[in-house]
Amino acid sequence: MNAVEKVQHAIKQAISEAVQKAELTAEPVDVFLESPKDKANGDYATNIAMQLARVAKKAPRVIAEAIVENIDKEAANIEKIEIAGPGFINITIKKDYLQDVVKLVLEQKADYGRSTSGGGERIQVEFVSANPTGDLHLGHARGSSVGDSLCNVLDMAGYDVSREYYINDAGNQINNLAWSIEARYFEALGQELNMPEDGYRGQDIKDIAEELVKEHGDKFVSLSKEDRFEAFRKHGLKVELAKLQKDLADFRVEFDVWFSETSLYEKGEIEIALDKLRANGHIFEEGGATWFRSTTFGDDKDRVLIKNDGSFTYLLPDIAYHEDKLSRGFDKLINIWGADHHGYIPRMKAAIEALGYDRDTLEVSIIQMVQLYKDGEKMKMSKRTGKAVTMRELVELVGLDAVRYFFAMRSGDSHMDFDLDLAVSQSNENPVYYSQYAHARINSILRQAEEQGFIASTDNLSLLASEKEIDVLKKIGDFPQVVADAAKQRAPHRVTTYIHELAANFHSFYNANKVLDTSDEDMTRARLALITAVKTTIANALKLVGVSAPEKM
RNA sequence: GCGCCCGUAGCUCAAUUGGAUAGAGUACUUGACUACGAAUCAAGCGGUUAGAGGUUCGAGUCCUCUCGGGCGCGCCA
Repeated sequence: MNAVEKVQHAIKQAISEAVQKAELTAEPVDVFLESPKDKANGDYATNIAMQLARVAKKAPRVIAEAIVENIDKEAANIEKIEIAGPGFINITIKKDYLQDVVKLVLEQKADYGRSTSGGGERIQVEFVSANPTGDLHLGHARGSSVGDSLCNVLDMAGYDVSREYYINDAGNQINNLAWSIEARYFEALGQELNMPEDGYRGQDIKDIAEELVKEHGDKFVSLSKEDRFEAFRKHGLKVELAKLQKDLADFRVEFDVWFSETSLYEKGEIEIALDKLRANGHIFEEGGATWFRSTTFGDDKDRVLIKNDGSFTYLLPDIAYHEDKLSRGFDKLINIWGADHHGYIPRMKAAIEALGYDRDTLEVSIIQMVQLYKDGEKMKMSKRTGKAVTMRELVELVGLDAVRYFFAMRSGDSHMDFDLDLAVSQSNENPVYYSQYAHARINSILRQAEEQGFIASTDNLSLLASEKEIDVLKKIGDFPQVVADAAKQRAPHRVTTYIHELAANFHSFYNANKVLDTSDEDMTRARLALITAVKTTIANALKLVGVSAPEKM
């Protein structure tokens, strides 16, 4: 437990005891503390009196008074306690505990913010999982950003998290990839282009084909159709996959597991999953096809697993994949999908249930669409390729930090307008610089402190008692709880909100107080400790959302 | 037609998951650099939370309906 948690725990304890002492209820009470938005309402507030109104059969304000009368102020470190509004109990606490926060940050450094809130729960997060048949685009950038930030947050909050990418390297789209390469290959050799109907027409396919010609000439022409197909399939997959991995690594996203769909076939897991569904009585045959009776579990129609031509639909390997995940012993599976797949949730949850697991083991987080704006206008899709802006192009245009920050700022479930001009602009209009600037500014002060021979010290932290300093201290102290909440709510965007608030508190403090003051060495050293703690906290928070913390800018 | 998501300040978005006077950024107005980085700060302006009902001590949040936008609804993936 860190300093802030100790204080909160003591308050909860004291309130809980006061409730018993006032004989308001015999039941143990779960006290919920909130931080009022308005500082005039104290450091903490609780609505316990309103919640007890029904059981205690008394007016909230009467209950509140009874609690206030019976509370042990000393034990809870309370400076002031008062009743407000319909029955809120507002608590102002003594601030001396906040000094410990600075010490803690300076000790924990990169680990400050870490907690055991998640209790080691094993969570697997599957995200991006784009087909290896082309470039990652705008939507994947958002999914990558939100997914990676969520994983970082989960990890720091004490969950045991595993990041996974599902590679759709089997099935039709890969056949199309092979045929598309073949078509471009013959084209590159000056022969007729024979592009399949739903082939991939991107530049990347052309590049692959031309590369093949350059390295191997017409060597593949003489191969049998089957051998050539297999060679192109393997090669295409290798190239596309390497590109995906590089793009994601460049986006500061690393996966623990790259899971191959093909491996499900090789290990016979498709049949195992199918047999399990059959054994559980959820399979039936009709019209020459094999069906999953997903309506049993709330889906709006039953789903075909094996078509009447004997081939699988995409759903069957997906079910097998989830059976594989579940067999690995995760407590929770989180899938991050694009909004265009939301209709797929009921059947996947049905499958989880049909396999004998709790349907809530699977959480699906939907990332809504992104609309690019430039010059105040919606950006049209490229006419030539019919595709959206790629992730790589976006990063080249806007810069990695700005892209990561912009996507991390927004809750994934809201439709998002991405203002290119704003993201590109290197001015105060661009929110990413605000917090980075705070970090760089602190670094600049620390550099000068060193030159002038000042050394940070935690010996006289009680000097940090001005309103601005208290605000900064409190905000620093909030960090572990913010991370824990963001993890619990699967809401990594809360971290960026927090970063902005902390930076704002720092900037405000900076403008009101001079840190380096030769006339007051003790104060200077205490403030250096304070801003060092701010710097560490900002850096840790930025890292969670994949944004760099520059020393200079 | 049915299902899911969304609708909050001129614009982009938050809102501790049902709590107090709905907050930030941006834009606009005013003020602060002979003090450590003005990519900053201080202050002001800006709202019938799309609309109408309902649930209760209390609703942006939950329920119903209407309007508007997005995405789905295949023996494609």
